[in-house]
Amino acid sequence: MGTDQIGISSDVIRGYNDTMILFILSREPSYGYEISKQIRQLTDEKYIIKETTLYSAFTRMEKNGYVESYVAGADVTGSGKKRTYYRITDAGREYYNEKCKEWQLTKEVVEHFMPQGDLKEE
Amino acid sequence: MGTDQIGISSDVIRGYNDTMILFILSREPSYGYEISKQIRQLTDEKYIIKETTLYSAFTRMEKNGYVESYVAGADVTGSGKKRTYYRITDAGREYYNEKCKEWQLTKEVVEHFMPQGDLKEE
DNA sequence: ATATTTACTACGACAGACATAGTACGACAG
DNA sequence: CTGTCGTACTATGTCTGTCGTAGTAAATAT
Repeated sequence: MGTDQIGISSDVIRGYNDTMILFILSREPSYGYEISKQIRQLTDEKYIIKETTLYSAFTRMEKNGYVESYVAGADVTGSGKKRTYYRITDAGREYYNEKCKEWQLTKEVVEHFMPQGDLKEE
Repeated sequence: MGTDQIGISSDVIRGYNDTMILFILSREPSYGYEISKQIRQLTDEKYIIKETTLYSAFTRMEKNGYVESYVAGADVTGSGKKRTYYRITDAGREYYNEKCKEWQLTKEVVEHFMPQGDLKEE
């Protein structure tokens, strides 16, 4: 009833780790360590994702159907080397696109509270 | 040791409610209901802060020394009507300025993962 | 040989956001 | 004069993404 409010949750960035990961995966399937390196490189070391954050994002996103995992191992040296790769799904792409729109809105909102220039003391 | 990493926490936006409130308070001291209305208006109803979020931000920020409260009551109708006003402190201004810088960085980082255009399905 | 890098998993804690509910006063309608 | 609506909060508890800490184990470098 009434005007629909546009969906700006206040925990905006929290979920943006997922968005970053999905972006990397939209190029090609990848696995934890690789993704972490790519995030570091893409941001010129400005953002370094924590391992636990990364891996918990995987399980969450797989549960939500945004990614699919598959184990590719044993093909290199014949040993039991197991890497878990993740691949983005259509739902994941959709989610990513929504998040991008949300980000535009968020930016707009937040920047209403940030005119140029510092607040001067006194 | 090594290069200092610039402080991008991943819970970035969570704390931006505080920043928005501080911006409002940088204009003039105010109280809960007023601030909530101003946030609504400034953002064209795009962002409506939840009451509990707002008031818990007050107590947190007062504990952190970013705002000071004072009760101005009984002057309106003569009854025991108490309004708690908040005023920004110097520490609050400093915090706000830092948050603005952090925001610029965050924007830069996040947008590395958002080139123009949607991800197409398939 | 051993230290470092790679590649994870497990567990627990924290804190901001939010849902829900309740209090209390004033104005104004029916 | 009873009820609803707007104002102005307080209290309590839950949820969840993030992060600290720690441990495992194979692969590679020194």
